Amino acid sequence: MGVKFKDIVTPENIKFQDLESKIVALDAANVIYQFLSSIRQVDGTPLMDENKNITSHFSGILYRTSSLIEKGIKPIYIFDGRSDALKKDTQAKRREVKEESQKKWDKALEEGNLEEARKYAVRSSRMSRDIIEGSKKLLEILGVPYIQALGEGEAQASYMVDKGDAWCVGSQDYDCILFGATRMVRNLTITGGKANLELITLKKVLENMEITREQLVDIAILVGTDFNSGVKGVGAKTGLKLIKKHGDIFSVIEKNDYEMDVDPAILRKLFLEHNAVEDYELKWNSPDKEAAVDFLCNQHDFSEQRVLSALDKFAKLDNKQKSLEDWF
DNA sequence: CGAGGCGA
DNA sequence: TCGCCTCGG
Repeated sequence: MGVKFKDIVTPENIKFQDLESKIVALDAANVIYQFLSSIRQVDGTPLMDENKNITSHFSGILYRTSSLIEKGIKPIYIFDGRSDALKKDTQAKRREVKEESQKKWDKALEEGNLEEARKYAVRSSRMSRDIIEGSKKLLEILGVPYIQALGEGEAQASYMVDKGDAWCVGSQDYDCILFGATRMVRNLTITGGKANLELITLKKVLENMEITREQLVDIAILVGTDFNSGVKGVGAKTGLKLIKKHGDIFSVIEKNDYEMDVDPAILRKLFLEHNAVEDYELKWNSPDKEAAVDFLCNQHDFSEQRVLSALDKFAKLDNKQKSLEDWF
């Protein structure tokens, strides 16, 4: 879910053209979760092969990646590593919601209520180890680089953008800017040629609100993050007001006599001082056509015609790399 | 979600 | 050709 910053962050609308030849560091968990949630049949059943393995994420990764590359964008996927112990509560709550949703999905199916069924199916989406491993395998076949983060994928992606190795993080979660991503892009989807890309620039966000990054993190701590529950009744707007009035989280807590479930100093450190993998190589190879057909078609029942036409779109990246090599 | 088919 | 709808696995 991430921090609820929608009310205080004003995004800039951009076009896919603006991302041409740029490296976009995709938050793999965020992207894959979107696919698992939305690539479903009317009754909520995900796409599956004949052995009942879920394949929605394969469909999503194949078509999303090929479409981005066709647009001249260079995608990389960043996978989550070990999550901080502070995330346990959030994870437990999510697990509970998913189990509850699974029951409601089953019930709606029994009652023949398709709309209701799909709604709860979406909420029941779970990311298993198999789904992560399968996604990595597909990316390897497609020749698309991925990085295994030490901790939060968003932290790693943010580090890479900050360093200049990627132009922006691609994610729906505003957490990226807390982790220091200088740019993030939301709604990286292509529905019927129409896009609603939102560029969020950390510098502009801070300038608009006239605050520092530390203060932005402090607002998040008040609002609540994946690592703490925040203060009840304090949303982004109130949080901003409070931090601007009192300067920092410690003063806000003292002046208002708030109780925090996690020490703000620890939370600050989590967002401001995270460490990252540094020895990565970003290299895009041509997709392995034979392996792609074997994996997607033979093992997971994809249509060969569809897979091949998606793979054709990777030629764009190939040509660019070749022409660059020729140049030197 | 994204591709492909179909009707206007 | 475009927008809408259904299917994909």
